[in-house]
Amino acid sequence: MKRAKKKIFADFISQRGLKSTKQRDIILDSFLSSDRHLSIEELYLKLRAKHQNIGYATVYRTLKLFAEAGIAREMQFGDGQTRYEHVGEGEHHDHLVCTRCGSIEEFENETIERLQDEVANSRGFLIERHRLELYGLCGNCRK
Amino acid sequence: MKRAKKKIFADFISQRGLKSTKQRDIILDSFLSSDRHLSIEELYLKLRAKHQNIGYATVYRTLKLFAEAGIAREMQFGDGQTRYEHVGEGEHHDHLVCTRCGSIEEFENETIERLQDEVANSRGFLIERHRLELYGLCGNCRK
DNA sequence: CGTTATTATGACATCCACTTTCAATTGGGG
DNA sequence: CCCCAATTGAAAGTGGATGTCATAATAACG
Repeated sequence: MKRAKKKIFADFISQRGLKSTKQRDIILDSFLSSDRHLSIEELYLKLRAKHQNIGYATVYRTLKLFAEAGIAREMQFGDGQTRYEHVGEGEHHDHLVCTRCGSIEEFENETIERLQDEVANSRGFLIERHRLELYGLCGNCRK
Repeated sequence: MKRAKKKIFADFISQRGLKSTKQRDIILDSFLSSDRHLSIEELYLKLRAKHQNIGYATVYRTLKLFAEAGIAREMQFGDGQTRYEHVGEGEHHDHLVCTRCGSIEEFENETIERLQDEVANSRGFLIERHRLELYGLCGNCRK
């Protein structure tokens, strides 16, 4: 899985005539072994702990590259920060966002997806993508 | 409808010991007679056309007040601007956002809402609110 | 292996959409 | 009317994202 994504990114890099660098390797490693839904800042700080020589701008640009390469996706959860989540093959999921502790869980529901298509069709609307987020209290925070 | 919301806002104002001002009346009028989903900037520019003496900060603060009073709701559609939509009594709806022309349509679907509750329940999650947005091409832009 | 043409990096500057500050103004209870 | 708290608008401040640019590093080529 991590290996597959590294391969995808390596191919992307060479196809575009870009260069493979220490920083990109380090950032990719860190991203892949991280909790999902990291913000630029969070990943930057995490990296900073081990590698004092990586700049914020590089993390920012590299995450954009991951998104272009198709191994990450930009997300907004309304906390003012852009977050990047891992993307699997054609996989899609929605989110449960805890308004107290900020944790983010994922879920999938075929039926909801199908109903969305029905709504769109009945309006002559063509869906490219969607977002569904449920905000509230997670199991832990309810106790 | 407009009358009802003016009443709600007037009550809110007096309950909180705030003051009724020319600016607030003008902004509320303009907001209520506007297309839904306006950004601060859009409303500000619209107002500016008739009233040179209304500042951006006042529009900003007044829209926040509308949200607190329960007659408006802040929304983010990923275009970098916060938008305010009208809120009816306990009403809820989701959105179809056109990625070409930016138009925003609304829809409601009881079944989807119910399925969301089921998903949340099965995880021990307590939903406070949710957002569901379908992005794609509207009927007009598909032609 | 050196050379060289690019691409990448990182510190810093800039942008942008708010958000706050503050002195001047205004509403409205007494 | 008066006075004080609330309001306003211009301007300054914020925070995250994005752009700039001189320096460093990569990789293709002799």
